[in-house]
Amino acid sequence: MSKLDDHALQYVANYFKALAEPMRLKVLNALQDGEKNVSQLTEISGGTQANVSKHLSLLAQCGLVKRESRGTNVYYSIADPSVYELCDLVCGQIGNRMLAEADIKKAFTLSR
Amino acid sequence: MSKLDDHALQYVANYFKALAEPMRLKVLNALQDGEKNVSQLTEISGGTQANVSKHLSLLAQCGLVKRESRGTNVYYSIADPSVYELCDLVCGQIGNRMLAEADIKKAFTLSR
DNA sequence: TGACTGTATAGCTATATAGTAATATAGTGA
DNA sequence: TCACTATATTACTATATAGCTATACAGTCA
Repeated sequence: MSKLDDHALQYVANYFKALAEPMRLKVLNALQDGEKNVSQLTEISGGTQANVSKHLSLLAQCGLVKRESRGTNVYYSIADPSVYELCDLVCGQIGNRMLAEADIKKAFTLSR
Repeated sequence: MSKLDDHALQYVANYFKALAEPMRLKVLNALQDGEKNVSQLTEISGGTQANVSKHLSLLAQCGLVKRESRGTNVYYSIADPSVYELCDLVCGQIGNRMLAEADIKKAFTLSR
């Protein structure tokens, strides 16, 4: 991550931006155990069809998911599984932070 | 990254959102080789002092950087180095994608 | 104390985008 | 062809936020 020019920074930022939305994370999460079509993802995510479709096209545009239409259905799947590494890393960091905060809270409670 | 509730998803999304901004990536990049104060980061990033300060406080709030004031200066440093793992992962994926696109482009060029 | 420096914040504008409802498009089968 | 289903898109509203300028605040030194 050294000497990145502005263009590259923008690119990386866009990638993170794609992951910076709960609904999209939910969709990616749902795709962990294999491809799903839009209707399935709509039901799983609890969103509207239009909204899910929009998020999917954004994810596809960012190269995070693959699109394959079969009949009237369109099946989406994870394009690069390493996206889950990212999420796991973040979840790990957040987990640690929450533990740390819990410790602080505990220490604070004990100290009075 | 399985069975994350909505609250956790929002948390993860917020984390990614902190990284979804070129200026913040630039700041994090600048902090790779050690702590820097606001003035230094302002100069390195090429932004205004107010803007850099705002980004820094957001990064601190997300737990990505640590804040330490010394005299009239405030020094920021990376709170969790694993953020660079994230960036490297993303850069790797983007690199691969760019290579793939280049290949496609080349194949396309050759085929006509 | 007052002048100065470094940092943070408030108020503002412009832009991006999440979500919705309505509509368009594409594929299938009668 | 028409009716039907699945998906995408359009037009819109509401919200969030990046960046700016001006200002406030805090620490240091005379």
